Parts: sequence; C-alpha cells; structure tokens
Amino acid sequence: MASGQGRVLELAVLGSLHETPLHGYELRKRLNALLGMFRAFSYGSLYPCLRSLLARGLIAEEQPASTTIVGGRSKIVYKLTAEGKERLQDLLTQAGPSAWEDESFGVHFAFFRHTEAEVRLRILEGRRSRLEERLDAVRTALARTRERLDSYTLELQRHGLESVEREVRWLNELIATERRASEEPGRDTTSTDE
Amino acid sequence: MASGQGRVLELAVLGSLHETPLHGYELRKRLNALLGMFRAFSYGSLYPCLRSLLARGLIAEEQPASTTIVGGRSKIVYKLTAEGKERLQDLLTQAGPSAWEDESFGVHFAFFRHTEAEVRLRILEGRRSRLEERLDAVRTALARTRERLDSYTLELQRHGLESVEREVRWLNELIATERRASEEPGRDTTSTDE
DNA sequence: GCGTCGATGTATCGAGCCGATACATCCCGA
DNA sequence: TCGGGATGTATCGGCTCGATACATCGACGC
Repeated sequence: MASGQGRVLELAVLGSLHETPLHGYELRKRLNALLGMFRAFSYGSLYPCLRSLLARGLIAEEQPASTTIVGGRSKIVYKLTAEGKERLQDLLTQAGPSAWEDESFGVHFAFFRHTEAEVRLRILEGRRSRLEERLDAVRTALARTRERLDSYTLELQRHGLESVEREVRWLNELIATERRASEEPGRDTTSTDE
Repeated sequence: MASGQGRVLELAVLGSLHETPLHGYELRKRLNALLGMFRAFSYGSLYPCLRSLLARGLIAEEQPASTTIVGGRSKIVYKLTAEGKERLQDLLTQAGPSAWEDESFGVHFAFFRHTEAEVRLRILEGRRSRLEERLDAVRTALARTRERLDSYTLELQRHGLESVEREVRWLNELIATERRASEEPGRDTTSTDE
C-alpha cells in the first residue's frame, strides 16, 4: 500500500493518456485546461504520480520511434498499458464518496464519456446529496447565529449558499437529462466503450 | 522559520479568538460554520496551529477561573494576547496574492469588518483580476480545442465558466458598494476598531 | 555570429494540510 | 444500566503545493 497516490490525479492522468500518449509538461497543460476552473495540478504531484504509475506498470514510456528523433530534446512520452486501461475502467466504475467530493467530482465528470450511464447517475446523485448536506448544515448554523453576524459575514454566507444552490439546480438538470436518455427507447448515449 | 503554519488558518484562528476566547472543538465548529461553503479545517491542522500560536505567544491559555470549575471536563480555552492582536492587525492589513487565492479569500472576507476600507478594496480587486486571469486562460484554451471535446467536458467547462463569471459580477457589485461608501461624505463604514 | 529572453521540459524538497484514528468523558433515553 | 452520540484533545501517515533548480530550444535584435 506504499503508493496510494491520490486516486484523483491517477484517474486524471490515466484518463488523459487514454486519448493519446503524452509527456509530463503537455499532460499538465491539458489537465489544467480541462479542469481550469476547479483545480490545478502541480509538477510536485504529477511527476511522483507518473513515477508510481510507471512502477506499477499502468503506463509505459513510449520509444521515440525512428521518425521523431529530430531535435533530441529530452522528452518522455507516456502511454497507457493494457493494465492501465483496466485500472482506468476500474476507477471509472467506482461511484463512492471519493467520486463526488469537491476535489474529485470535476475529474470524474470530465471523463463521463467513458463512464457507464448507471455510474454517472449515481455520482451525480451522490454529489447532489453531498451539497444538500452542506446546505443543511450551514443553514442550520446560520439560523442559530443570524443576529450576531456582521454584514460582511452575512453576505459571504448568502453568496456561498446561492452558489451551492445553483450547483444543485445544475445537477438536477443533468440528472433529469440522464434519466430521460436512459429511459428513451431508441437512443443510447452510453456508447459502450471508446 | 520553523513555524510557517499557513497564514490562512492562523488568520482564521486569531480572528475568531478576537471575538471571544474559545477552546479547540468549539473553534473548529465556528470556523466551519463560518466558512462552511468554502472550506473545512480539520483537527490535524488546527491543533498544530494552536500549539504554534501558543509557542509564539500570540494566544494564551485562559485559567478556568473559579466560576467555571463545574464538571472538570478537560477543556483548554485560548484567548488572544496583546501580541496576538497586533499580529491579527498585521495579517488583516496584508493585501497580497495570499489574500485573494481560492483558499484564503473567504477567510479574509469573513473578517472584513476588522479590515480597513482601502485594504478591503484592494483584496476585492485582486480577487477579481485573479478570476479574470483564469477566465481568459480557460477561454483561450477552450477556443483552441472546441471541436475535439465531448458534450460532458463541454458542459463542465460551461458550468465552470458561468460560475466564475457570476463571482466576478458579485465582486463588481461589492467593489461598487465599497467605492460608494468610501466616497460618501456622512457615513464611514470602517468603524475604526472593535 | 552572438546574447538573451521566454517557452518548453524534467525533477525535487520543504512544509502545510487532511482523513482517519485513538482515547476519554459527559449526558440522555431505552 | 447500558449504550450511543456529542463533546473534547491529540497524533500520524501520506498526499499535495509552491518554489526552485537546471537544461534546451527557437526567435529576436544587433
């Protein structure tokens, strides 16, 4: 168990490499463009993660192949191995708290294309109850202390509450869409695999 | 420099204790109610922080005082020292990137009541440019890869973009309000100190 | 030709922070 | 009376970030 390595980053890397082989620098750029609004991975976590994945045989270095030896600029291109693809499918199938917490939800969502419809639905719903829990907690706390709060604190609470409420509405729409798509006779959005 | 201890948590603790003395458990509850929507501090960072603050003389243990010795339940109540108040004023005056990043902005905002009007304005504006930077980056990246993206990724981007745009509009309103208040002749919102 | 500046690229280190966990006490209801 | 849930303090392993170091490449002016 010495690796651990934070399932989120692992999923993000595996998922990205599933599309096309990449080297570290480019991988980071893609990831941060993909998730730009939610999080930003740093080299300090990316490189250790790549090393761990390499050691576990989930990714492999791609030979420069006679064609690409132009400059000779050192560049290590990684690609997914068969085991890596299995592991990716595994991670994509997991619909637990680790899929709908703040830091991980975005990453899971970003790869929904490769996720089964049923799992998508469970993650969406899990995310929604997570947010509703938080909403309840804050609303309760707020009700007990409303008088004592100054206008800035109040405004912060109001803004936070509103943002989360909006995300819940967003999730509601997504869930409805998913339900409609899965019940619809003709079309199947799942597109079995790649 | 052995302490460091993450200025954000330090500010949060000092700011909370400025209102009233508290013990760890209660402190955490207040903090997480105050910032519920944005972050949640854990004991794993809170207690080390308290220890560090104690060692630096910024907070002190409060004697149970003859009145409160009812149960005898071990409980360590901390209060701000004079040095602690100075340090708090110091932290509240800092308007640097450390004040408007994702993790810290909420905390700074929560204590705006104790912050000078000028500093408030600079933090608000700093936060806004930070978000606008991010907006630019993502929009640029999006424009270059739009065709290649599946509908889920696109939806994620759209939602993220929209959320950040909303926060920018919120900041715009706050900034306008601040400006109006500071230019207004009669009222002064700053309320010099406690 | 020559310097240099910014983007590309790999990599590590210190330090902060979280989640899980352990342990103890108090109080309330079945 | 007994167990569970809130209160309360505390630590540990391990992940992650920000800063930093180092090297090469291409383009630009001069």
